[in-house]
Amino acid sequence: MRSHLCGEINEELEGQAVTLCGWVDRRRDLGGLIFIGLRDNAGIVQVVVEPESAAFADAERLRNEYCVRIKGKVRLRPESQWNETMATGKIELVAEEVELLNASDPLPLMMTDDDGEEIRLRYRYLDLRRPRMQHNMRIRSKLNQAIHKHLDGHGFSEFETPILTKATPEGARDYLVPSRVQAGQFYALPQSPQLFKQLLMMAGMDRYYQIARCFRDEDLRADRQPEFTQLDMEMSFVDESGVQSAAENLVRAVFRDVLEVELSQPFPRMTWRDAMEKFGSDKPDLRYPMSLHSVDEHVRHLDFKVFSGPANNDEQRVAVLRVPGGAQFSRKQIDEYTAFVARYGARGLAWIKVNDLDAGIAGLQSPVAKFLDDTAWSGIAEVTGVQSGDLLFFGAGDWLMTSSFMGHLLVRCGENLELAVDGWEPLWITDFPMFEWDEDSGRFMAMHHPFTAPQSDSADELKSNAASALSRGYDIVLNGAEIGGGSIRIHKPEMQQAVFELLGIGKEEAEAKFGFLLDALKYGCPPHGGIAFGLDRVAALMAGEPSIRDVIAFPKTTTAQCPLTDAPSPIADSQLKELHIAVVAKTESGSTGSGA
RNA sequence: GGAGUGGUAGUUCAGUUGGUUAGAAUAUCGGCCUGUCACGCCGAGGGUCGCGGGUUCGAGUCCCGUCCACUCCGCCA
Repeated sequence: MRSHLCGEINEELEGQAVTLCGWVDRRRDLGGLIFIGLRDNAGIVQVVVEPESAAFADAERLRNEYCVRIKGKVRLRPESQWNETMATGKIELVAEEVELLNASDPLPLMMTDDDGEEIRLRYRYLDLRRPRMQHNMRIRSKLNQAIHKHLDGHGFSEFETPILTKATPEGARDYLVPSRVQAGQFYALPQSPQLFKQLLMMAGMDRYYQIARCFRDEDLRADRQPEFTQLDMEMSFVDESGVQSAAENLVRAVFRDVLEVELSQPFPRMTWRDAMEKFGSDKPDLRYPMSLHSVDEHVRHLDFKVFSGPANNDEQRVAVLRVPGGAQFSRKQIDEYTAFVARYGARGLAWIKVNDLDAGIAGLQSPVAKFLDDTAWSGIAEVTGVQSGDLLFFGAGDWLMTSSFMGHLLVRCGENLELAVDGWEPLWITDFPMFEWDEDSGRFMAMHHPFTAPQSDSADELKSNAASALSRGYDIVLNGAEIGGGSIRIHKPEMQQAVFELLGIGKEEAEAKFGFLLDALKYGCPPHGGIAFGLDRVAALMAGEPSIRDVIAFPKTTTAQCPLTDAPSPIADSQLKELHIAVVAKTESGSTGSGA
């Protein structure tokens, strides 16, 4: 029925009859003519209805956002009408027939970037009509297509895995689904297809991928939704380099197809330890030409305990960030940075303004300058490469916490001073610690997940150095965002058993929760590994959006609600009864609270 | 669980030290304009000031609670 999209109408079609369907973007009557801006997902075309036209009576009834079909002839607009600000191009459609397909109430939002988040989600189907959202959703579609095209061409097969599956003790909170048939029992929605893809390797499926929806019942962020989409991949008979090169090739192909961007080859690699040391982050944003500097050896001898204490402690550090041009910061700005790092546990932030580098300590402006001596300062100045007009921020204390808050500070300063260079900076982070010690529960937690292989050769070796053991995991980072992570998996039952033990998962519990996996490992499981990408984040980066909400058609709010459908919502008592569920608490609005 | 910012016409916002009838822009409706495109001009209608309580002669404004939106910490193997 529809022969053209608005965006397809061009000068080559001059004189031809076409049919367009779309929405009335605006209507203006002037000079006895009716002008209609007709919009579809591909663009806007100006339609002219002349007074003697048979379409005139119908056109007079049109209002904004009415859905119409218009038949007419393409005409080049008179050159005298061309100007810089034309929104609809140099082509117009002279209407011969206007068919009103559906009327529209006045819109409840402005349909601009100024609309608030809540109203946009409440009327998401209107928000999505906007060119920006049309663009974002189509980027996402192209991304999916590029992935299928590349992986299908490289020996990968797509397999589906269950959505109704088994609750796991580790990891995020599960979304649970009650079983009607098995009273009092629950399925969990998958946090990721992790175990199923490993089982597929054991099943000889060799190269697997899936664009999989995953569910985690944790608090939301701009880059975290309760349901999100992973590109999940797994390969047999590979090591780290096998997975990484497959993943890199995919990312390069996808950026080429979708954005016509050529990424570096190979992607640079950095160990987790180096990333934390130099950038204070496990996802460094290499677009910022800044890094952290360790000055422990230069401040070790000082009387100033704030510096000398951490400098002489192996588990602590003194880290410096050089802010180019930062000497201009006002006291108020510095206070804001101090408050900013306090969010990450920093108890203070020392600073030095370098007004005149050549003047030595006399050229410094700082509350801590009086604690420095010439040896310390010349060492600091050399390591940081500081120039007159710069500012140095000092963080001191626990190695991980200090690195981390200084890393956040680096990004914040880089953002505020707009120091980021244009472009795409992919990066692999490798050699993660195997475990993190958790003070609250007094036990190790898996840094990646419990199925990640250690670099240790044997279970005994791992047990003997668990606190310092490194894993065979890797993350892929793009412009400071973690877009994917994976690992070589454990493929031997005794190693898997050892990791469970170190994580405090007893034999019995391991058997109950993961017995099927331990069983499967016994039957000649091939070495295997893989990676999973957060596709929402990739799409958001590609679309230039700061929040993944803007690349998800129907996202949820920070309280995990959907303003459009009003989910979640209470259910009928009869339905609860059928599911063998009694709700303990109800909120004022009647929606179900906790308890089952 | 915690911190911050915000909630006032359909929408986006302004609203001073608490003080008469709560404003603007835009959208809507009506009128004008002989090629408009962020058109322009004139006019009209449109408000439980998120909700509940308190202080006060008087609350959009101050206090307490609560809900919602967003950002962040915790959390997210």
